[in-house]
Amino acid sequence: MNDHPRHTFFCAFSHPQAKLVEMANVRVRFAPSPTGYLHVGGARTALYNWLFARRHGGVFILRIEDTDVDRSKAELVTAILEGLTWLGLTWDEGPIHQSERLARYRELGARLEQSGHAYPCFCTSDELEQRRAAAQAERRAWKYDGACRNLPEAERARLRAAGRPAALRFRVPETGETAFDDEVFDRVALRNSEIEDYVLLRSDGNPTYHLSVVADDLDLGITHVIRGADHLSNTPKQVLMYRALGAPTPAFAHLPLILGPDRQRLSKRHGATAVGAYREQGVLPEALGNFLALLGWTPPGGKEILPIEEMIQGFDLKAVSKSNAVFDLEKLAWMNAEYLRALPPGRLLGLVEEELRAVGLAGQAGARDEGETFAARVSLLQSRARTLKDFSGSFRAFFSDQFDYDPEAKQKYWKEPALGGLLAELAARLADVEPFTPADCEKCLRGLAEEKSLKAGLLINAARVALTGQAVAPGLFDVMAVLGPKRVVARLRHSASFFANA
RNA sequence: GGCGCUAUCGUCUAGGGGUUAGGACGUCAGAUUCUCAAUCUGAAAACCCGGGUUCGAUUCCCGGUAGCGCUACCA
Repeated sequence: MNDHPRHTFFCAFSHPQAKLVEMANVRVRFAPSPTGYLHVGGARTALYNWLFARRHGGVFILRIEDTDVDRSKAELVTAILEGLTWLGLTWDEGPIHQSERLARYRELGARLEQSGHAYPCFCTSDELEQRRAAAQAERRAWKYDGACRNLPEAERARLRAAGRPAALRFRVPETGETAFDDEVFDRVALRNSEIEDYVLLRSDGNPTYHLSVVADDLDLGITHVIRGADHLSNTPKQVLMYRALGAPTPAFAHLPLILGPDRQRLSKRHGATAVGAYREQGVLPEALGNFLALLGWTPPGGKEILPIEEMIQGFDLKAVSKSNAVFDLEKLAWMNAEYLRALPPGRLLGLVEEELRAVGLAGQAGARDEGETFAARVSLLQSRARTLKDFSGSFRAFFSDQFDYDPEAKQKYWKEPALGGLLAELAARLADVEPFTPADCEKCLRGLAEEKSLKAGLLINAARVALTGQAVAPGLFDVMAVLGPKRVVARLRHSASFFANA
């Protein structure tokens, strides 16, 4: 891993030609830490990295940031990989685990120490905590006080000999400022006096994020660091390290954060944040991806529903917004419905089958066993589905004979006691309809309504509840045709019994 | 607290020194109809506040305010 090929990094903006060349060698990475599931914010970061790589014919690398051994979990790595794969964000290299690169981080730490850019700090966590608390009590801003910054070599040797563990800290210049040009936020500058001597290597020898991220981005030849804006304030620390290492800095692009409806950072409190949760709720990967892409990026032309190819074509970091965005579930739902409606029949059939199987409806009467009408039923429902879940939920009566009547639907359309007899009569007449087409069913029902001088709607609505359990469904006669005479007659007869006792 | 970043309809955003401030989701009304979805038509809905610069600021500058982020031997 240490001898991974270095990739020349061009000083991008100095020369127009240089920029072109550089773009041909784009290398980006998505670097989640396995301390949680794949968050939609992380997914968007991954998506932008992926789009950027594809747009410029570059390489998309996956890296697992598991240097926090206490909080990292192996099963979460699997979940993250699955989430990315589901979204179609496949990686060209990796996954690389930071936990396997410890030697390299220590080597870089030693180099920094040798060159005087870092020094050992013998302060214990407890000591630091005390001093921090004291400073806070006096309402003093706390920053590492540099207690070990200028320890004489003899003192360091003595402490080491005494077996005192030491962390390695970066020696931040006391004056001047550190600035960098961000692709999204433009120029960001920070006075060095605001930056503390941060830890590079913990006293147990494990690297912190700052060291491992710089080491890896350097070794992997990353040209563009595209990550969440929560890293914006820490970027100067890393820029300082690149310089201390005598290495060129990559380009940075920080992405605004995704917030919940209350404008707080999106978290479990707001409901589902994991990509997997949306999958389970019946959201299509392309819909979630499209929705996420639009959260902070405006494609040229402003078209909202756009296939992945068009996203790749038009992706531009310069068109990424600087301000945080609220995750709007309503819009996601709309977009999902939009994608569901546009799904080629074959693909939808497969997904519906999968959904029915997941809830144990697959073998039931009305499901795939009646192949000829399965496709017809799904297509009748297609324009009305918001998620895949609808097929096993509100559309259940189309795939199973075991379904409940929605209480509100009954209340609304089964008010008339006389309806019991009418539904039974309708069942009897429908039993003779041949062929059982929507037009013939309609003629039959309307004929009955006319004879009894009733409004057809009364009968239609009552029958809808009887056949589907719902007040809301596709056109009744289409439903009849798709359900078939046997089922229609049986359901109407069954419903009539509800009125008998009333 | 310190530091950084951000600020256009409820939400995602376009725009930009002179515009009827545009689009999308959502909302409301209407058309259609057996309910719904879809579709079509229409409506309500925004430039955070205060100073400057300017003939003219929503746009540029400064300040304020608010929100978010960072401020760990987390990432």
